[in-house]
Amino acid sequence: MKNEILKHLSKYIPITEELEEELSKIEFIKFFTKGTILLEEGKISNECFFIIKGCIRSFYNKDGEEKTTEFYSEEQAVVPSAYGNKIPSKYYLECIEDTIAGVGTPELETEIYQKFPQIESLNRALGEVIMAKYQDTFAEFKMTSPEERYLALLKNRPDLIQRVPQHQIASYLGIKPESLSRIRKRIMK
Amino acid sequence: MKNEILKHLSKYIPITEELEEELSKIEFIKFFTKGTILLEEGKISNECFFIIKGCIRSFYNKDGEEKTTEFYSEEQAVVPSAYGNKIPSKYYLECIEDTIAGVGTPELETEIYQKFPQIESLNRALGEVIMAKYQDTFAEFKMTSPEERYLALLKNRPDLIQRVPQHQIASYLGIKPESLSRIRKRIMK
DNA sequence: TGTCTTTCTTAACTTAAGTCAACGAATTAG
DNA sequence: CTAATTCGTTGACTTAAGTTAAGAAAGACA
Repeated sequence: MKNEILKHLSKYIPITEELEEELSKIEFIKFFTKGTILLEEGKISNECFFIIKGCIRSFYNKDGEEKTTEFYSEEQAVVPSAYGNKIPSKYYLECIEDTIAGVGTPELETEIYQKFPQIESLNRALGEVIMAKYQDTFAEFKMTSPEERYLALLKNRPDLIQRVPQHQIASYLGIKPESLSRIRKRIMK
Repeated sequence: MKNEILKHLSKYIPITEELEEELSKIEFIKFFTKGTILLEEGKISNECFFIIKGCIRSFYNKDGEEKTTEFYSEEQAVVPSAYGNKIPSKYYLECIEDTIAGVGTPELETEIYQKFPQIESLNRALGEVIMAKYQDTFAEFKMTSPEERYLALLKNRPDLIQRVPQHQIASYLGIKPESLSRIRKRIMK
C-alpha cells in the first residue's frame, strides 16, 4: 500500500533509498469504512489525507440540508481548509466508500519537510497548481448551465457517476435531485 | 506610495530598517490608466500585482462574451493562475479604474525571498488562507441563489456596487444583466 | 455642446429549475 | 429474507432566469 504513495511521488521527484526507507518506517496508512466521518463542522482539523483507494466527499450543512461541494478519489489529496490553523471547520468530510488513505498531521509534515526539503518544495508547487485549477473550476461553474456542468462531469470524471448517489451529484452541480433527473432524461434523446 | 506596501506588510511581520531600505531601492510601483489590459488570454504571465489604489477585474472570453470572474481592489494581490508557469493564461486582466500597483516578477520574488525568508513564509501562509477563502466562496456560490449572492455582495463589498458597471457585477454573480436589474427591483420593495 | 456609445431598465415571451407529492426501485439493516 | 429506509423518477404547478427587442439614462469624446 505504501508503494502507492511512493509511486505517486515518483512522478515528480526521484525516490532515493533513504526516502523510501524513511517513509516505510512511518505508520500512517489507515483504513476507514464507508460512512466514516473524518471531519465534523465546528471541529478543529488536524489531519490531511492522501487517498490510495476509495472516495471522500466534503459537504456543508445548510439549514439541515447536506450540500456536497467536492469529491476526492484515488491519488487525490484532501487538505481541509482549516488544516493546521486553529479555525473550526465549516464543512464535513465523509468516506462514501471503504477508503484506504495516508494520513498526515502538521507535526509529521514538519518532520518530513526537515528531512526531505524537496518534498516541501513539491507540495508548494502542487499547491499552486491546485489553486489555479480551482480558480478555473469556479470560473467554469459560473459560466455554464447545470446541464453543461453535468455533461462536463460525465466527460471528466465518469467514474463518479457510477460510484456516487445521484442526489449528491446534483448538490455538487448546484441543483436539486429532481432537476438532475430531468437533465439526464433530456440528454438521452 | 511604497509606504502602503510597508503598511500592509507590517500587519504580519516586523519591518526592519534593512527591509524598508531594500524595498525602497526597488522600482516596482507602476501606474496604469483605466482600460489597460494587464494580461491577455493565450499570453504567458510574468507579472503579479499588489493593488495600492484602483481596481482590476479578471474575465474570460466565452463565445465572444466577457465573463467577469473576480474583482480585485486596494490591498489585494492579483496572482494570475499561470504566473511563473509557462502555461498560457485562460483569462484577461483589465484595470477598470486608474490603478497604482506594485508589480512583481518571479525573478524579483526569488531575490527578495533570498534576502528576507520571512516574506516567503508569510506569502505561503497567506496563500493557504486565500485558498481556504476561495474554497469557501465557491461553496457559498453553489449553495445560494443569484438574489442571495447579490445581497451578500452588497454586504461584503458594498464599494464594488458603486465602482463597477452592473453588467460586470451580473456576470460575476453568474447571471445576465437583465436578471440583476430585476433582482434589484425586487429587493427594494 | 452635441453626438456616439455604453449602460441600465422594462416588457413580453420562452425555458428550465424549484417545490410538493406520489410511487416504484434499490439498498441496508435486523 | 423481509421490513425499513434511502434513492431515483415522474407529474403538475410555481418561480425565476434567459432571450429578444426597444427605449431611456449616463458617460465618453471630439
